[in-house]
Amino acid sequence: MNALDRINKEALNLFAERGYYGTSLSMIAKAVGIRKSSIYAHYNSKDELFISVIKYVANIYKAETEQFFSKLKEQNQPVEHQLFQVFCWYMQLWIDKKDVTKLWRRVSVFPPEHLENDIKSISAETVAQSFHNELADIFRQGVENGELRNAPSGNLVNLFQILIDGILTARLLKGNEDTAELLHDGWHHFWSGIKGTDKRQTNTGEIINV
Amino acid sequence: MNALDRINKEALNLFAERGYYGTSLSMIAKAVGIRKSSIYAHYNSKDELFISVIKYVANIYKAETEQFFSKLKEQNQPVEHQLFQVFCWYMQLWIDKKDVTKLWRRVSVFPPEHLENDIKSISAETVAQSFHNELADIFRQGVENGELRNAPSGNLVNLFQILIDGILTARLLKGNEDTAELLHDGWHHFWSGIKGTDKRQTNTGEIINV
DNA sequence: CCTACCGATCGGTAGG
DNA sequence: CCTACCGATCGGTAGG
Repeated sequence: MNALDRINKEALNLFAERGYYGTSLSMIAKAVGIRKSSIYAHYNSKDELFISVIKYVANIYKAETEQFFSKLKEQNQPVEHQLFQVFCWYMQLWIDKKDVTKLWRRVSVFPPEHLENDIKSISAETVAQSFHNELADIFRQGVENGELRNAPSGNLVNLFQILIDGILTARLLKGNEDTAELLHDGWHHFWSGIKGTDKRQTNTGEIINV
Repeated sequence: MNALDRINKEALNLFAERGYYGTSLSMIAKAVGIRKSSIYAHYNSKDELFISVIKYVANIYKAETEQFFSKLKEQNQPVEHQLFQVFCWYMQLWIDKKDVTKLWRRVSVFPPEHLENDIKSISAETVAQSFHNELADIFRQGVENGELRNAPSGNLVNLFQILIDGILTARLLKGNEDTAELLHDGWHHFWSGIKGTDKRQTNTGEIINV
């Protein structure tokens, strides 16, 4: 692993745990095992390094999302199973790539003021839109085939987002270990609230909507 | 308004917007209109000021919670209306006391490392427990009288917490204005997933539980 | 990648 | 509440 990669890795970890203002360039340099001034061989400023790390994180998110959904589409499962898989995948991502997801949430919700617009641009270009669109496709499919109750797919995506954000907040507060039951309950409550009221309507096409 | 109150007010606002590390004592002093060293007439350190502000915020939360629930109990409404009132009250609290709620969320989810334990203690003593217990009472009542499906009240509280945290995350990301529809959809989805499956069972007592 | 250094600001103190 | 000051650290630069 070369020096630049090590800088990026330690910066990612420290920014995730301590935030922008809580992380100094000397701390990053110390974690890498070099002098602070050596960072300036790779970046012209702290902001440049920070934004670079944010872009890296956003791209990981994007790549993971695209990879997951392209596999999911191949399998052609019922909407219920597809949504459950999205749910499980996303929850697992927060365990497997904890620093990535923690940093992403931190800068999205509490960005440093002078970088807020840059961060929002990066988010819009990469993470937010693709995730929303992929989900909307699944919900549209579910409404059309009667698996789901009739509602605009965008609204259903928002309900799914509430579920995910609510659980992730609990995980950030209590840790992943204490929230196993919450995943189970949260999913079943979510599903019971959006599924079609009458399974016999499936594929009749009579409730195809807007 | 005396100097101490003004220090607390500006510190609360700045800590909420910029966090612990992003806020210096000189910034607070400047906002108040005094010199930095004058803060030390009231507090012995930055940490002491910070913790004092956190305690103040926690106590506002606690007081608001107790006041609201004591009024709610007097009214003796159906559980559906009670829960909806809790929902509306909490959402309104995030508009009326935005700096209080924003700071509280910030320090709960991303506390400065060396103060994490202090913050958790304050939270446990004031906010978290009382809110949970008051809600659990309402859910227990709903399960007993058949308004709600049969489930442990603690689990139902957790589902309610998911709803609230999910919506508040959306509000932090998009602002309060763009989430009006989300409140409506979120509530109805939540309620449809927990209400009793058959209204005719109300007050029969046959589904009273654990 | 290093040493050596810059002015500005950090949290905090002395003394009034 | 102020002026005056402390050592440490901040982001950043010069020069190799």
